[in-house]
Amino acid sequence: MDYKDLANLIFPDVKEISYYEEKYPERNLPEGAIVTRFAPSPTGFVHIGGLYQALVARTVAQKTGGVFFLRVEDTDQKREVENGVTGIVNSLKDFDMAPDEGMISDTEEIGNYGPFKQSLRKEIYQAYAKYMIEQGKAYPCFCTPEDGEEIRQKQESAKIRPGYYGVWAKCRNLTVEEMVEKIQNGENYIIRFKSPGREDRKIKHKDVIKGNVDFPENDLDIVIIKADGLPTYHFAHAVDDHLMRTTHVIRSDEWLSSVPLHLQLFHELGFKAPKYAHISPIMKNDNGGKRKLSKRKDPEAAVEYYKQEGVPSDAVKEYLLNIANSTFENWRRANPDAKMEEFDFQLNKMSVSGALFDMVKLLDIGKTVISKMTAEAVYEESLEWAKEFDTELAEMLVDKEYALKVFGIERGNKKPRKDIAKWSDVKENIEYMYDDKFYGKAQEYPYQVISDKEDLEKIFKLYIEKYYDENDDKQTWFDKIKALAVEMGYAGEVKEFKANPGMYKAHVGDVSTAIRVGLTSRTNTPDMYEIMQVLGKDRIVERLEKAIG
RNA sequence: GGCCCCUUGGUCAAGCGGUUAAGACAUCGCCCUUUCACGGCGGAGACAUGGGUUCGAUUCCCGUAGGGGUCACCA
Repeated sequence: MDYKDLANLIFPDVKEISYYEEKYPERNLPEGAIVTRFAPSPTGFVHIGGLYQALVARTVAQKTGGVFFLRVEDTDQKREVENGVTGIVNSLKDFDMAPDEGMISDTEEIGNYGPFKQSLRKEIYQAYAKYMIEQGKAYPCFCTPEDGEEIRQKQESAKIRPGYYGVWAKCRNLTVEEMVEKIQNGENYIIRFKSPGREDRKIKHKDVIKGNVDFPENDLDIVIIKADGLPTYHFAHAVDDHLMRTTHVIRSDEWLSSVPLHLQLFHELGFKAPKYAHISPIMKNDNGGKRKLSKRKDPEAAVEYYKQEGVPSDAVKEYLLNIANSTFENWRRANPDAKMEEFDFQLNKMSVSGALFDMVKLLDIGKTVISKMTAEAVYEESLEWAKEFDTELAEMLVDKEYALKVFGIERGNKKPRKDIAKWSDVKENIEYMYDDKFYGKAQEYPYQVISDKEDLEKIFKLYIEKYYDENDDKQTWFDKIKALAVEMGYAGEVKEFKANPGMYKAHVGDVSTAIRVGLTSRTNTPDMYEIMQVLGKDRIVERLEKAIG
């Protein structure tokens, strides 16, 4: 009886690892190409931190002519959620970040290095586990979860380091005969890695982001195959990233402390270890303290949130890129119209500490992104958003020709308007351009300086009857408002008024504000001339007459 | 608690032994202006702390404090 017999007893039907080594050869890519991945578990929605990792991974892969793939880590059936994979795939699509390889729907995938769903790779992991057992580098462990609990408690009360290692690793030193006998007696078991590490020795690791980090060696005999036959994260990571020929493992920094284990696993498996880049999490300010953005407490932790709110996906990506490489915003200022893909992203320039999520800044980027869009694009995107999240707005947008005029107001010039940060802002910013919404709302006219009803009536009447002409150009139009102001006893120039406030009731700005409020029931709007162009004479007259009544 | 990482204005951060310590968001003021945004100009605002090393530390070393991560048959 030897390890080989033991291995055959445990995994009689799996293939030799050479089969897989040949099936998934080294990739033929240009020098320096980075192969990396996004490897979430389908436990619900995609976290903003996950999107951040994916964006970084995809960016470096793209930049180097490498590969970005999506692997689903569903080895824990207990945590699995219905439609989890679909949710991930769709979220990536929403941000225009579909992977080069891997899952593209719940059941479909692309690329030659699959399957990309771990639950479908069971026999692959088992082949490698068998190989490890043959080598005497892994062994069956018959300890029950209760045994494990007992060990842990003993260690805790004795105040020594918890875990399955050294003298605590009871099954580690069983003879092959004993193991075989237990198996033949039908005892349950799992497979553990036989760690060659020693806690009193250090290993050096150079992380692409964190830099040099020293750790004690791993000496824990961690589980590699669970009772359900599926691998644990660690083992799946080693096998998959080797077989998928990953060059860079870009993942959340909660994994940093597992690096000694992972390096050891790669080494014992005879694999070349990938480079690691551990990304700091995105944090949130919580009563003065910092904590990770939490799925349960923070709606903005889910990428769905941004879709629902209508934050443009480009704004989210630019914001994230900004956190990732702060030189991005300088680059963006120098290259306002360049595609963000052109930015020279540097993995090793990423911050080693976690950034606080700044919604205000995100929305500021949203404003800029939207301000640069054409009326047509604004129309299309807000309509798409509205169809899903705001049917009232979608109805307003049915008349495309008119909507385009509304969105065209103060758009396309050198200093475009920046009043929309997200699509959910659109409705309130255009409502007054729609008669049914304008009249439908309880009419309130927040007049400012000029609030005397008689004066207002006179201004409106005079304006409609004497001054307003829809064919006027902007200069003439405003000259006429000045003339109106003067006729009514207001200063035609603001400066005149300021110089001699006592001589006038108020100034032309106040007159135009009165007209603005009468026309839109708002004190602040985009350029009134442009608004009036869109409204047209009949509606202007009607609105001002109703404002009087 | 053990191990590991981090600490520049309110926030994101540049800087890597000698700088008037950048920039962006936010904030305040002024200008532009028919409103509000935009834009322009300007202001306020920071190297956690104590020791070293050095001619000289925000930059290097050690300690302290604070923050974060991790110690599962979860990922």
